[in-house]
Amino acid sequence: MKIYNDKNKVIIDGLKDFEPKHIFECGQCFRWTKENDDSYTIVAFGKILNVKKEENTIYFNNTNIYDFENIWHNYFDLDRDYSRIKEILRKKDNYLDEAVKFGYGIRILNQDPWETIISFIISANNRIPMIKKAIDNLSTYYGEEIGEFNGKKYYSFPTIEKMNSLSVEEIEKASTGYRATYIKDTSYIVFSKQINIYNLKNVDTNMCKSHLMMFPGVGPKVADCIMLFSMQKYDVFPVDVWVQRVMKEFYLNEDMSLPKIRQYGIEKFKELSGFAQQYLFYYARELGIGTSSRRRS
DNA sequence: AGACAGGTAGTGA
DNA sequence: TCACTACCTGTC
Repeated sequence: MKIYNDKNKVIIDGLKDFEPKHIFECGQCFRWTKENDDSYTIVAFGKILNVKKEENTIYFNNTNIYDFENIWHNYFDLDRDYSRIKEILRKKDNYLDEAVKFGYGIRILNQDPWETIISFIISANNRIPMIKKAIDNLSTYYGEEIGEFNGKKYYSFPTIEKMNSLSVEEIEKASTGYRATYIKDTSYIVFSKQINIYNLKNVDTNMCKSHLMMFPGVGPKVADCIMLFSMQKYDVFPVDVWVQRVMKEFYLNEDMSLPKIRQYGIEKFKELSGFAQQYLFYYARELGIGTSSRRRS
């Protein structure tokens, strides 16, 4: 693997297990735009980054080596050996083998806990385009303008202080629907430090989860997602409708309850549960597993 | 028009 | 524990 520091960009040759489409379209992140050249523009930690893959080369555009090392290296989880994880999972059974081969370039991002908590509260009983829209609206209305890329202005995610200062009506304006009150009340709990969300990653998974579920709008599934995508908890197995479908298709009988499926996943995949879930989710959703109509490829 | 979507909270057994 | 239901919003 070779890193080149170019003007306003960082280029990496030979970075394995890295496919922008897989990373951004596997349901873990909502703040990305797919550009006409198939690159992805994302906003995280108050910065705009454009990622493009060509052959064996990844272009990290609109950034510099300083931000790359301080922000994006960790954001993309570059210190983790995904080849080894994939190898272990593929040996489990033929289904995992297929799913891992399909989503070969998935990496689990290390996102900001605050933004992840609010984003996944919005995700409950909601569709991805709507979730993206609501988060984008919140940022445009109540975040800070952080720059322009490809002729489009970008805004940072609203701070804890800002979100706490908003009325329910103002939050509703961003198309958050009935989740606006959840967001309002959660923001206050975070703002008043009744729960320190930046310390939660340091307690064990069960404790972490029970704390997260004190937030209104955060149930078992949303808590699992928050832990997996922003708190480096990988012994979780978030079960949404797609994971439910794929698990029933591959492993289980029809009448197994959500908590049982979650438990089954954790027992089967152990400390790699979160990774397994991502490969299975991406596979199920892209292929429309368990539904009558197959989705676009 | 009515169902449905990447769940949660509230209620009642 | 478990079953059941309402729920913003936008699209099919």
